[in-house]
Amino acid sequence: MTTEEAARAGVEQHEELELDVFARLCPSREMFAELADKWSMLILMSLSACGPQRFSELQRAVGGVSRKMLTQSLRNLERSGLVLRTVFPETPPRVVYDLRPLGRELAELVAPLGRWTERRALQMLAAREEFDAAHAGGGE
Amino acid sequence: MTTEEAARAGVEQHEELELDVFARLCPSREMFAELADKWSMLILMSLSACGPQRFSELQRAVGGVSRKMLTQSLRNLERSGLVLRTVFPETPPRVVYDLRPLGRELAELVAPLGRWTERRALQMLAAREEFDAAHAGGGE
DNA sequence: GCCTTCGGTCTCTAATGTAGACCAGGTCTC
DNA sequence: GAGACCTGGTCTACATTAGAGACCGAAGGC
Repeated sequence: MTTEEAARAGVEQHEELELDVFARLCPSREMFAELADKWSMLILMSLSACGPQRFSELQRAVGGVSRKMLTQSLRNLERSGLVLRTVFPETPPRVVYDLRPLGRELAELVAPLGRWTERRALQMLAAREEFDAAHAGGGE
Repeated sequence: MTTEEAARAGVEQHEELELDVFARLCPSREMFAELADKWSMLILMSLSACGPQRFSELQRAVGGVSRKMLTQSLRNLERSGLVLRTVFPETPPRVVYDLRPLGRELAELVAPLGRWTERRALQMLAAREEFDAAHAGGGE
């Protein structure tokens, strides 16, 4: 086996291991950067929790999201195969978004994150106040 | 403030601290917005995977992070009680960051997200190319 | 006619992220 | 002993991006 062949075999064997979210130029990092975003995550959580929803329903569900960011995040999720966009040619137009299998998979990992944050929010808030107080007292 | 938001805020005040990441005004949403960020998540993942690390080690581990963002994210994590910052008064200075119990808890939820992204990155990339091709063809 | 609905897009401005210089202050080299 | 490191930041410009709100087209109601 030549060095070349060995290298190729190695690449095939460790194909998954080559992807590294910590590496700046890795495709998986690019994907991670898009998914590790509050709007994308909240959208996935909403679709996971409430099922298929229209654009305006999502906007209501995800409090504070602008139409622009909602559109942008949904496009990204759709483009990456996580979300399915269905247009009904009616007037006024009706567009329904739903999770695809890949998106459902991710949503099941993201949902616990939201629940954890709700559970621990007060604790973190308390820690902040303590930190700020200690810092203000120590700084003066 | 819309009527809807006011109603939601009211509910939050009267019901035993109903925290909701979907509500724009909720403290848990504020926390979520800070944690649902690529740098914060990568930092947590690195500390979880490699143990306590110095500032410069973290900067090397989390590829592409600027000193500014690393400092900012670490400060937030520290302030919220997720990360412990220890300064050793040597020269050159040595500062070590480590997970606190709360941060370790969160890191265990975040790590699977990174692994999932690495596992599915190629699939998502393929979906993108398909989407882009279909869109270019359909758009013309 | 004029207004409303829906799912966007466009524009303008405010905020945020990035790159890179700078800093203290002690050690190491020459 | 002058200079060139080293660390863990901060500060300053610049580029990118998020947010607010106007606009849009086609159908339907008043």
